[in-house]
Amino acid sequence: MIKIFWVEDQQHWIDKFRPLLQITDFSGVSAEADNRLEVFKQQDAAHNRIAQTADTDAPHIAILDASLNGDDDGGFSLSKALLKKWPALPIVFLSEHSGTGIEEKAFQQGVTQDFIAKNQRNIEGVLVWRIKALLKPVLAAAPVNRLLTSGDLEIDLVSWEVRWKNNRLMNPANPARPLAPTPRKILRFLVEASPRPLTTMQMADKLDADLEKFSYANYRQHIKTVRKSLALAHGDEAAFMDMCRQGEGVVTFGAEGAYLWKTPEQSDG
Amino acid sequence: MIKIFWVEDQQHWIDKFRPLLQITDFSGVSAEADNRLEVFKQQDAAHNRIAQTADTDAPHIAILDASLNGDDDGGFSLSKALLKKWPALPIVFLSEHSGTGIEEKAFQQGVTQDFIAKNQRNIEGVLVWRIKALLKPVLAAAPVNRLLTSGDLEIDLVSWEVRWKNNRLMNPANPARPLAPTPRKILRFLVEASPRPLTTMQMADKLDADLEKFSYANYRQHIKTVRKSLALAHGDEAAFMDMCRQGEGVVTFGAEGAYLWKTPEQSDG
DNA sequence: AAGGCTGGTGAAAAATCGGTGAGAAGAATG
DNA sequence: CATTCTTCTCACCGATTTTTCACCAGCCTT
Repeated sequence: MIKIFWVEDQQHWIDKFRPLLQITDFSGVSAEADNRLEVFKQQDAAHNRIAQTADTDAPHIAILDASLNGDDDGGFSLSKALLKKWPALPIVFLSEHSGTGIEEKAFQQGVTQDFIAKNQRNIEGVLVWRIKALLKPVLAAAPVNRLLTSGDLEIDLVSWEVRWKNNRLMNPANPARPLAPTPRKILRFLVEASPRPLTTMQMADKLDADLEKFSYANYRQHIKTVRKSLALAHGDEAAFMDMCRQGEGVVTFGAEGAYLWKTPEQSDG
Repeated sequence: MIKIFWVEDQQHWIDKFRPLLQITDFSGVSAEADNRLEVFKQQDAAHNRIAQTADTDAPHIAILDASLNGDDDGGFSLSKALLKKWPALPIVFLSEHSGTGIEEKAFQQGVTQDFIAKNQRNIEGVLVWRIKALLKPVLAAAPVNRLLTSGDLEIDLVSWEVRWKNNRLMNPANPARPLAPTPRKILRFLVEASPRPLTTMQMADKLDADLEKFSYANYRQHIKTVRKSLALAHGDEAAFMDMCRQGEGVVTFGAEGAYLWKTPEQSDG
């Protein structure tokens, strides 16, 4: 069973593809499947759904119509919202026309993995093949791009779980609980941006936070949490802090309240 | 510069795409590039090339015609050989016909990332966009760090690390810490402006500093820090100072409190 | 020799950084 | 709906780092 997030404003396309998407077994195991389709005809509805869905209940793939109800940017804004929430989510654009500026823009901005023209020979077949191809790494036992790794650090981009030397990162305030969401995200963005440092402003942007609210003091606070959590997983707390001071791990950048992630040398144990 | 491995048995397609692939800058840095194209019209030649190429000299992307000289499986066997040698290599199939069994088979066997029909509107554009999209993660993984170099000096504009003869420039006041932000910026602007000297005013402007606050004394102080830092990395402190006096390195310009960066002769070691 | 420019020194001022604890906001539970 | 627990925000302190500034000495030109 595959969860499909589908946005399409024209009913006849929905009618045409729904049965196909519903029962095709994209995992290639059985002949038929019963996929969970979520179809949206309105941009707002789709946006709301993204905002309300839990991080862990990610769809497996999103299929977006490029232009929604006359808004040529409809698909773009949705795609960005989706990627912000689930960075590893595969996204396909469906459009009436290929080879146009929309296709170019979509690829340039990196908001889509594939761009499929609706009006082409054997569109049903093409759609299924390409979706299967995109789902393959997601469904595979050893997912390729759902894991972000940097030395001994592993971040699962789907479940947002973070491991350091195979220890799950815990909340320093309560070691029985996992690391809180914001520090977890901050760590992820730092790793992703590495070796580029991220200033308060840039981080606020990534976090989709209110720029008025997300202050430098704030950033620092979260950094502290991240460091403490890493230190706990590292074993020796003081040693980890020293490492940061030496320029490895979560490093103070020295200006504009920026921090940066520098992969520490591989573990010795 | 991108290395492209291209197999196409029909001359007219080669003629059509070669100039495009040759000069398109896929990395998105500059307007034009000079890519390294390797074109093969025969399967055997391509196979030989794969076998003989060093692992480290991997192409960045492969473009394969699906059917070669009547052999419908030609692209497949090549693709498998390529993936065996370089598992992460992005591969694009180019074909006369899309929506056929060949496309299905290519996706099913996972031998290609994309399948592009040659006969479509704006094929040049489509080809470029899609190749760019495929190259994006590859180029991101092996970052083409924007380096500002001048002789033995390297300034990494991304991570802001500065190296001099492969030694990281350190804060003279505390050799365990990196060079402080302002001296770092000053060094950068001097190198950028070289061989033009920068007066106090010009530097204040570049630093976006308060013109009331940034005085000549100030500038001099930072210059001193920069020199000391370079001297430390240089090894012999006195020797570096001498060099500056001789007119190489960070040179006193002689009027209006200006300094200038003059690339020292390449290191002797 | 006087005056401007340059480089050295040390200390004050400002900015940054990390720690702590209290309160606000939000989510989960009964 | 109230209660409890968790997460996030904020203000303040002290330590450290970075930047600014004042003062002195040598060198060169006038």
